[in-house]
Amino acid sequence: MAKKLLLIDGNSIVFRAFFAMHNQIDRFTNQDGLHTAAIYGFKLMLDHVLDKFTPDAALVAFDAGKVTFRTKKYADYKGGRAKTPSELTEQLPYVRQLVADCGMHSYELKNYEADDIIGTVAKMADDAGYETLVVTGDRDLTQLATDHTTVAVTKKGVTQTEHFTPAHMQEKLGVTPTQFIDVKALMGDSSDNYPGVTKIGEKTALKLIQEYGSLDQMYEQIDQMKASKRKENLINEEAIARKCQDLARIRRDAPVSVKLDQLTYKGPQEEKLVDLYTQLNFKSFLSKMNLAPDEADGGKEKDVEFTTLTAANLDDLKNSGQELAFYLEMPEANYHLSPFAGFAIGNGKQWWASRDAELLKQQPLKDILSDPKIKKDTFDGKAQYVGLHRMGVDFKGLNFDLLLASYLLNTFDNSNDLGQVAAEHDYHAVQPDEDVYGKGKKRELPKDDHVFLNHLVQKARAIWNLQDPLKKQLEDNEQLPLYVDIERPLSTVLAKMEIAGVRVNADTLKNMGSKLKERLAELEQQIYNEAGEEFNINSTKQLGTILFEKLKLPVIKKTKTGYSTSVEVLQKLQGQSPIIDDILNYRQIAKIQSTYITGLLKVIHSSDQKIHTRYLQTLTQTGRLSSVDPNLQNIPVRLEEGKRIRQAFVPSHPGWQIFSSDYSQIELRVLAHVTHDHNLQQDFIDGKDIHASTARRIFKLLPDEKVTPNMRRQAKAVNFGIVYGISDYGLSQNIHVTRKQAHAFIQSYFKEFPGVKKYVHDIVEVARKKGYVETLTHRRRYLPDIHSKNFSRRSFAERTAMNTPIQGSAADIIKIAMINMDEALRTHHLQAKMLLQIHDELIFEAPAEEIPVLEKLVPHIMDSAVKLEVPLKVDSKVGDTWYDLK
DNA sequence: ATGCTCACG
DNA sequence: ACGTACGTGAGCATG
Repeated sequence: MAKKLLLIDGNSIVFRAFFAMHNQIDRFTNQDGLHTAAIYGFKLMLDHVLDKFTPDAALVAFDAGKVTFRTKKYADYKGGRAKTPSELTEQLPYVRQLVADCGMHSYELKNYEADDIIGTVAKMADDAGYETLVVTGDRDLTQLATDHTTVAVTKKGVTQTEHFTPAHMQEKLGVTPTQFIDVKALMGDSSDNYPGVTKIGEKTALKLIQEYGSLDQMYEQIDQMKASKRKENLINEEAIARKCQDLARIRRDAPVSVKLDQLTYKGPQEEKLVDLYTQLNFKSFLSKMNLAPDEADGGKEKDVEFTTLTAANLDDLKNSGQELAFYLEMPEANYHLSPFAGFAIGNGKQWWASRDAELLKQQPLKDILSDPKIKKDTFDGKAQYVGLHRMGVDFKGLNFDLLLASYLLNTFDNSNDLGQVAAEHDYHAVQPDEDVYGKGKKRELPKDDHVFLNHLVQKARAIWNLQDPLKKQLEDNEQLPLYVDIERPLSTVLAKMEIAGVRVNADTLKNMGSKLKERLAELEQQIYNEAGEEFNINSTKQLGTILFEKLKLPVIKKTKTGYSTSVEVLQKLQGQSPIIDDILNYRQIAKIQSTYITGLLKVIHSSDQKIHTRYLQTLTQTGRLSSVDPNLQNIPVRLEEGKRIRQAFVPSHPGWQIFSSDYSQIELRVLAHVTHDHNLQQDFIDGKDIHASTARRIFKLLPDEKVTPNMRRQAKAVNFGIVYGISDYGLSQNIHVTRKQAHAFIQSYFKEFPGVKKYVHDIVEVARKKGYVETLTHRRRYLPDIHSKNFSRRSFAERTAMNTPIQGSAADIIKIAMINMDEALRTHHLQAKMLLQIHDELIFEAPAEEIPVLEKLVPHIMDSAVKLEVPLKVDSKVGDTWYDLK
């Protein structure tokens, strides 16, 4: 196999690391006030690339100084650059030290830049038959890509890179690596202070080089170019282009003195690294070294002491204390059905584990788990509750839930894998399941008892050890009440809803299915007739070919892989060919058939004729729930044909009914609350039709003028837009008006609702300053992209800053209502069961005689969940099936 | 695994 | 100029 060489553009990566972590600059200083963020980022990159690439040889190239052959030749080169901040320069010596301690060579060469060293060594490596990876933060280096040299350019942060091969460049830019030099010649590089030809940016430069093949060939044929301002510029500024070409070309023949065989990668020198990390105060890297599974040990977890439980020694647990970490392993994601693989339990001093989950049904284990006075610490308490319930054990005394706590601290830490979550908190003694069990087809629990049980004990220990630091962080964030009073009790409420399940009549679905099957067959034939051939209608690719090539219909929109055939596009084509209506119909019915008929039939449990969904409590970035296996939060309702699916959702006992209550306009009411906007609040206090009164205000209607349905529709879209974090473009797309008109609507809205305008401005400021936004209950969402240089990412973060407190606070409110509702059903001794939550709606089943009670109780619980500056409104419906609610 | 499409709030 | 409405999950085709 070819030898692998790693070449790192040292200065450019350090720069990237420094600026990538710039918003956290104060978090990274050592005892002496030395800034360390760039060193830290550099090391992150190093670990990442060493893990992925595993080189045989490595070299980190650095710039030697300010003076190079380029600056000598062209005085302005890199002129006007801001001075490198001292916070960065002070870190450079440590980076070099780090490189050395990691067992890698570094090199610099007087008069040359790091680029030229890399270009030259990469050429040597190509000639010697190496596979080379260049890592850089500078896109200019993509000109070095060859069949054996790949150039990885950092994209976001320092560990995410884009790999440029000649093929990738051809696909993305349409030029070869060598041609890219000429592209740079035309477009220039403002950061290096060479501007290129006037009025030519990347797009035009690419086009010209694609067309002519090279800079030289373009100038040879320039007379034939049709007259234009651009042609004039090209002719007048040929000297500039030639100069830029010279500057942009990385040298491949620099007088480097190193030989490839001197670059062998030796691997890290642990002792030296420990010293350096100590000096730099890199606790996480240190703890990784001390705790992490030893690579030399085949990646096995460190052994911990534990006792294997059997029926004979169960009594050991009798005096195990008032607080225990407990973890029941269910290897399949769907814990309603997963087998039980084993469990671990312990109190910080002693640990026990077993493969035999049957032991959980026996004393004293059963008593410990169902004793509310003995605190239990675990991971994903909801899953544990459901699993134990399946064994007839009532899980009580939930104290610390590692998964929930981690999610509240940072919504990105939502992995369902304990090892990964622990690693997010710098705890590395437990491996991710993937590393222990394998993945995909090869996934299998370890046959070796010790390996498996040791892993479970490590999980329980991680839970135990992370409790204090995580609770401390929750407290620091003012999130302890959110955890203790909302999310933790909610997990149990959700577990009970999942266990209750919802009865679905399979025969009803099957009957619908056979009717739909006939209609699909008819439509299919009709479409084949109209197309003149048979094809797979479900394939967007084949459908695109038929519509836009064979039938020559106009192309409305393209996706990155071909023609778009979305509803939006098809609707614009309606009337141009009868095939369009048939396709729309086909799509609608096919969706119902596959997702809702066959899809739901597959997940009805044969034991009780019910569907038991799972709510994901730690997934969404806003605090909403989501629902999987199946998703019961997107059962059709908007169109009659789909809505009929709801006829199959029925009560589980004769004489019972389905009952539902939903919040009316909860997000706009939350908006009125958080913005304190007087007009918006007044409209809600007066009980107005909010979209109509918004229309009245933004269209400046006189008291005797009527709101037309179209005005109301547009005002409704504006209201939605405000909640989503408005942009004129988005609004214009939604209501099919020009961007200008949309802009005018927004201006008019802000004038009428100045409180909202102020909020929109202020919340983005808050996000910029703190790095996160919060809901009513201090639920947090971090928005690192708020500082992004990329317009699109930054804009997205800004819209998110506006939307998250609204959507998230609405989620908070219904969660509080659910906890209170669960309690109220108990205290009122009702048989009614809460079954589903659909973001602003709660669905129950209940005996008919309890319906009058629910009609009072549920709205009361829901509208009094929190006290806002505007009233909350709740509407209720009841019926014999979910479809029949009235 | 990824993209497209479409179901919901 | 950039390129978007916010939050989700599932089925299907395709590489």
